[in-house]
Amino acid sequence: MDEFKKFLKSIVPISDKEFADTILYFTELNLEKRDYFLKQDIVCRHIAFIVKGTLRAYYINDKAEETTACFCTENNLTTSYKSFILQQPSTLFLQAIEDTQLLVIDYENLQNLYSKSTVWQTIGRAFAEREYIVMEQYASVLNNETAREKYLRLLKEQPNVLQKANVEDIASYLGVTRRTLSRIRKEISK
Amino acid sequence: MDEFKKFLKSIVPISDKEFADTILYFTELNLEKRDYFLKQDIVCRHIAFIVKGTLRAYYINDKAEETTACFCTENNLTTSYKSFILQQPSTLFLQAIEDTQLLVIDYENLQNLYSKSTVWQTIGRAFAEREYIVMEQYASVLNNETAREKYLRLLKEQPNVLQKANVEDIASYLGVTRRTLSRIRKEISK
DNA sequence: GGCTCGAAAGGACAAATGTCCTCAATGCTT
DNA sequence: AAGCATTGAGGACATTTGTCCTTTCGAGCC
Repeated sequence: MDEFKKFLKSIVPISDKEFADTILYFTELNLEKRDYFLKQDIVCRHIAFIVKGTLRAYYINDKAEETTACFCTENNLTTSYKSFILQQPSTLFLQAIEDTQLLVIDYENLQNLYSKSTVWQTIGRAFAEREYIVMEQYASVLNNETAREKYLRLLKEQPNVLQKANVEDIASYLGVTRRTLSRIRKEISK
Repeated sequence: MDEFKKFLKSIVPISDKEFADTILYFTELNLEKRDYFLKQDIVCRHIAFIVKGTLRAYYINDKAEETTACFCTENNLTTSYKSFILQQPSTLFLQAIEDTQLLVIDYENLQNLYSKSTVWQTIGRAFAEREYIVMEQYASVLNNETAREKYLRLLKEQPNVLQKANVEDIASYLGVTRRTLSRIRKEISK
């Protein structure tokens, strides 16, 4: 809970009072390994703060290939933001790759908060802008980094993910086949 | 001007009166071919609506390689949104690839509009959310489409760009070398 | 212990892409 | 018009990555 407060404050200045008012709108949710927080074609009705655990966000494209978009780790938010904003069916799957504990708010409650005050409008915009920046960063990585560089970044920034996720998932995150991941690992171990 | 009104209305419901109030904050700017609207390391202080013309948004990464992020075409906005939001130096270049006419608003004026009313807060959030979705779409394309598919999409959605941009720029947009673009074109022409 | 199963590593060859280069076409300058 | 620079197409070969397959290792089970 403390971590969540810290996280919110990092997005936008918020008083303890405002945080206390906010937290009332959130509920706890526990997922077991392999449980889904969201599936493709379902409208995403929630945004969640990850208290503990890891989720994998992935697409399945029209050639039935799986692409891992990201691994969502502790003390971050997870949602299919696009599906949530538009209240349209999600293209993303969000699956726990280990037992996971979440703090969840649903669409109606967030809209309520937005309509309550200018402060909440500001938080909403700051949040959208923040999500934009995360996504731009992601696109920049996709554009500029090789699979090898992405692997090294993962090793540096989310080393636990390399333990928790399987080879298939990591390879699809890097945008290469398992065979190439195997070659990358061999190269790096030298 | 009419096109700009149509564009704004497509983002968020806005009355003619509100539009009239808004447009006062915008100024006209003309660029010649090869002029820069923004350069790397400069803080982006403007958002612009493209009345006429085309801009190329590109990065130069630490290996001195150029990557074209997108081609910004008529009746769309252009900015380095990240740099604009954070008021930090831009990683993007925005260069006109033909003579271009813009409607520009600067950071202070937009903040003024935001602080004026809840309506403007809502517009600000809606705009950030919209930018997010565009960026997510872009990331999804990067993840799921081959260079050949991206070329076909460009051909379908922005065919003029293929006339206006040179081979180098298009190849860097597709994420391949000129040689591969040449092969793609040959393949498609059959 | 021996067995089976699933996951990861890696061998062999094919396909795709990059590098380096040449050539042809076009437009600009003098 | 001739000369020059810029741009795009594509040949030849090297490198990278993918496909398909076999092998190895370890966990769980009888």
